Amino acid sequence: MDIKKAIEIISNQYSLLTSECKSELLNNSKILVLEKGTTLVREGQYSDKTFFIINGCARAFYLKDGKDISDWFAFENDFISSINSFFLNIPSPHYIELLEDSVLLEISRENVEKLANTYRDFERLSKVIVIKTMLMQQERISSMQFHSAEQKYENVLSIHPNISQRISLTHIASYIGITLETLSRIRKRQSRI
Amino acid sequence: MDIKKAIEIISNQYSLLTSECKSELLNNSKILVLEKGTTLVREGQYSDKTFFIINGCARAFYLKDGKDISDWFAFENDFISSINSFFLNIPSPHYIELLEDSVLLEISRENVEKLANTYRDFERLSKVIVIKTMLMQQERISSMQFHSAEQKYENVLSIHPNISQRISLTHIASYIGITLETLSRIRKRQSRI
DNA sequence: CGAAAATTTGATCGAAGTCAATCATTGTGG
DNA sequence: CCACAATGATTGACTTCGATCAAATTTTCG
Repeated sequence: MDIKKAIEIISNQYSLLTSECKSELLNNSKILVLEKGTTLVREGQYSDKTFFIINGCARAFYLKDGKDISDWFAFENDFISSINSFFLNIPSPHYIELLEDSVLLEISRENVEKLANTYRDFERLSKVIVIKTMLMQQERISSMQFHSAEQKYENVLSIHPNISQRISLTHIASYIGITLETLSRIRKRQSRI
Repeated sequence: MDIKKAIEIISNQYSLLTSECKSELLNNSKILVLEKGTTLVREGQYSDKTFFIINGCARAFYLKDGKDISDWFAFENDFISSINSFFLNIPSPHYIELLEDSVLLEISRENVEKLANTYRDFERLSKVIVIKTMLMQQERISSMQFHSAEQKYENVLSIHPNISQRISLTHIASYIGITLETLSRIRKRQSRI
């Protein structure tokens, strides 16, 4: 199966692992083949899992005054989890759902900790993932400060060039903090040029 | 000096350190006593230092089209650094300056790495700091999505109740992504109630 | 005390939100 | 496999919040 390939990608893309560590990671993770629409995490639920996306995509979202607001998209070779629940062991404010049929690697916090305590390079890997996430959020914060709706849309496009082929405009709009209608008008304006 | 007390606070507030590790941290960090207005990091500069604030406060900001935009405030017992430069070893997009006369603990990346490689609990500490930062940014992102200027101001106040006693309204306004004038009007409205 | 910086106040304008209706696409069950 | 819901996207009319520009006032500090 491509689980080995997935672990190879994690090692290369985030932080190199020894082959012993790679095979231990293999033993401590679970492969999931799930349909589009599956809910991985529900609001209020304790979730001690993190998911690596081998194939497909997922989003995290939360409800604010009943409105669905997307907070995070994850595609092939990305990790996604309810970071609040995973790291603080509190009920998740987020839902996480699959936007396509997907193949995932699931790793529990318990196993992450076990591996991190045993293998220096796994400890390092888990740190690198957190650092990368932090830096992406940093980027996202400044791309939201003092930018017009159009600039924010172009910013997402520069990070995920073909996001609109995979994610509905509704979700993209809430992700960048504008209404669906405004996004639709921006796209119309752009296509005219 | 209160440097020992500072290290005690770090240990208690972030992640517990053994006494051996604490004294090694002491040997590998430097105390700085600096005046208000001092620039710790300049845009474009490589900065491989992180600063723990024993006393005083600092802010990180960047220039967007010549406008000064605050990105981060740090007070007593907070860390501050140019995270891009520190973690990616790239030129800093930020300036960091002191907003008050301050006492700081300065630690270099080199020493952080050395200590993290030697002491498990220091490795853990550095991970905890990054995780906390990531979670704070997460919080900040959602407090910026779909909130009115007034809600954003109240959000900052709920995290830093007396921020307006220490930080100028100009800086607070840019931090939450609104203009100084709007913030002034919000405060007037609130004081009437 | 006086200059510079910070804040307040006012008037005006525009970007984007809201509400509402229509159009397009997708997917499901008969 | 088609029909028709259900969901997603577009378009329009209107409104509002907050930006901008400009000036006055207050505070800070050498």
